[in-house]
Amino acid sequence: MLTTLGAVPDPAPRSPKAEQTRTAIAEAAMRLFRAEGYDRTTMRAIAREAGVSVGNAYYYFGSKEHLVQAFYDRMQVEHAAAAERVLAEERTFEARLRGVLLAWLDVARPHHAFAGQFFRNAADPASPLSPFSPESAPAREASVAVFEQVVAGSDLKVAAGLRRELPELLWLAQMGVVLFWVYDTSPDQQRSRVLVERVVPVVDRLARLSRLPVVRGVVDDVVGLVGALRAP
Amino acid sequence: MLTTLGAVPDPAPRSPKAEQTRTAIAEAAMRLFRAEGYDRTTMRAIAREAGVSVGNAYYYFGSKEHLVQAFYDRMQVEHAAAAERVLAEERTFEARLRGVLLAWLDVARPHHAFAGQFFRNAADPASPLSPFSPESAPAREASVAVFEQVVAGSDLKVAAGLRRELPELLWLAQMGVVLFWVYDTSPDQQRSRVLVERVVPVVDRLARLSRLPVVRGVVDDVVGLVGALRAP
DNA sequence: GCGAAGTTTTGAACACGTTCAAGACGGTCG
DNA sequence: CGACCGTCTTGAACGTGTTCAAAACTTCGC
Repeated sequence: MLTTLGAVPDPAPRSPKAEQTRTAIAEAAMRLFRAEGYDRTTMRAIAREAGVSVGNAYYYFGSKEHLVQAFYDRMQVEHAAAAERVLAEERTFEARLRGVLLAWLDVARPHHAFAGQFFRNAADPASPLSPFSPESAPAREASVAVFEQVVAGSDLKVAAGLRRELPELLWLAQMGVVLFWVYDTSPDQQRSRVLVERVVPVVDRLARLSRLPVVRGVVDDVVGLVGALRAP
Repeated sequence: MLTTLGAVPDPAPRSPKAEQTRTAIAEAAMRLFRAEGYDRTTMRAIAREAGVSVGNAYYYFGSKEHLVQAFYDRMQVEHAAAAERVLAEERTFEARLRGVLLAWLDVARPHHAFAGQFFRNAADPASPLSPFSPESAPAREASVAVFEQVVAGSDLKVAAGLRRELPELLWLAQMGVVLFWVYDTSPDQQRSRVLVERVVPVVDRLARLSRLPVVRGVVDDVVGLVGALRAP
């Protein structure tokens, strides 16, 4: 989810002066979130740090939650860049998938402490920060596109029906990794790395087995399921 | 998760009078949550409805979140009872699993509207309402026990390594269903029913395939993974 | 320059969850 | 009965996110 939360423009600033104020507020928020955590950072403190009034912060950002999206966007961009480096290097599906998932963990590591705090908001289906919300559709699609690259540039051959759904399924798997990571209290979230290291071979084997006649039935079930659940 | 959140005793009331006050507060909260939703129900309103002061509500319940646990407990008990009825009827693994999962949807249906609102809290790893928190360990174990029954009383034969982990894996699958349900906006959450109807056969087939030599490798991987992730 | 129509900025005010010092109650022992 | 002690209850007060009417500033046609 954290990968996928999109930019909501809020009132697009008209003058360059306004743009300056806007980024001043966003950056003050960043600094304080990083230093103090989400909950312990107050809107008043953000305004003070940015040298504006609290009302002004609300002029640019609809809520405290909205200030988090800048954070998300930065992470998303960083991850996309890191993923690109991985995909230029690796050719096997297994290595590409592992690399992309581990890259996310690398990008996210410095932010683990407060991630849980605003993850709470992302988990609210009604929140614009939810990975399934319309607001985050662009970022979500960008993220699915990365996994499309993971598959497209690889040596993997899978059943045709599965092939179409695979990028989205991998994105879902990544959401699973994120969920696990949020709950991961091991030092430096090493456990999440273990999770990736061990889940990736399983996914690889499952995908390759998908062309086996015995397994075919299950695969069709899964694909049908995903299809049935997508459309309204 | 909603199944699994356990009772935190708070200060156990000493006198019957106190017990009366405590339940008055809990029931007032129930009524208002049901009528107005979680967010729009204020602690002041709960206290007024219960005929006590706001400070008194905090004497019995550490926070607004804690008031939700009574809700969870009620659902957990209802679900356990419903599950028992199903398990008395059905013998095949598939039917037992389906019945238990659908029973949860039945129990939960009236509460869908506000479930999302407090699910936000449950998703916070630091919250006592999180399904992985120590506070909810008892309820979680009770819920895993239900799935142990699902397997134990059935016709299912699976690989030995998997057999041990299966109840917990099924519990995790149920958490997945809950997650889906929370996000489900279809009328009466019919989509969640479809999910269950279609996922259960897949799980059944996968479990039975687990003894096949080709699939065996994947199964061992999964089991090893779960084991590796459990201990600190 | 001048006034009008935006745009940006302000800070007091609101409602909420939560805390806490103080008091009321209820049983028990001398 | 009376003084005491732990349980229970109160409501004012605090700090928070958020709102809003008003003020300041900017831009532009005239």
